[in-house]
Amino acid sequence: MLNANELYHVFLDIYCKPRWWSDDPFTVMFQAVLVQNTSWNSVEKTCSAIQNKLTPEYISNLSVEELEILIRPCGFYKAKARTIQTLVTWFGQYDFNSEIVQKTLMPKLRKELLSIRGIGAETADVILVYAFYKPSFIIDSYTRRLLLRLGYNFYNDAAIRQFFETDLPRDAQLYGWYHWLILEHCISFCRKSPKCDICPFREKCKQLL
DNA sequence: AGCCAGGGTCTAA
DNA sequence: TTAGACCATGGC
Repeated sequence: MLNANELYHVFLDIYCKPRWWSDDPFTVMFQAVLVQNTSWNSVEKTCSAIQNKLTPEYISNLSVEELEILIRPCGFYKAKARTIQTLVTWFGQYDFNSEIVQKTLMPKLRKELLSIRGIGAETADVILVYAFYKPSFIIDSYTRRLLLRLGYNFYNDAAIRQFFETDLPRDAQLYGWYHWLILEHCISFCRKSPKCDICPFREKCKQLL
């Protein structure tokens, strides 16, 4: 069985260099909520409708109804609209460059995010990693499914987290790239071509697709 | 036609 | 503490 570090390098070797979600923290937060239990396609539809106006200012000036209409294609639009409005307000109340915020808020950032209704563990970790560069390994259904296919049987997410967070340097960039590689593997390759030649795990994956 | 999509909340036992 | 219902829309 490969450890988390070895697994990472397998992916790094067979897929191209992973990309980052977005360099804009607000874009990460907005899209992380929209994509919950929804296809990426729908998120893109909404985002392309907004074009270059995806800013906290623009979103916060929309009424709930306007926001709901905007994000409707992503499903669960009432709940998500409320979450996004809370998130915008939350985001706007801090100056993230100030030292005091860095010292007092950052250490409890995960708890803070989890306290927002509509943000659970996965979304919080996505925001932590891709928007704030804080290492907290992202565990989503793809990660769980991948590990299952490879024959690991972890009891719960805590065990999965331990698997990733013990053998790897605690590095947000690495976590973000790793998560992206898993998506790359599951979505761009496995889903489209289950018998993908370049995948060293194709035999294991094939049985369980 | 029905199932899944990068989840999260609430409730009952 | 955990399993299951529920939330909503789009794509295949």
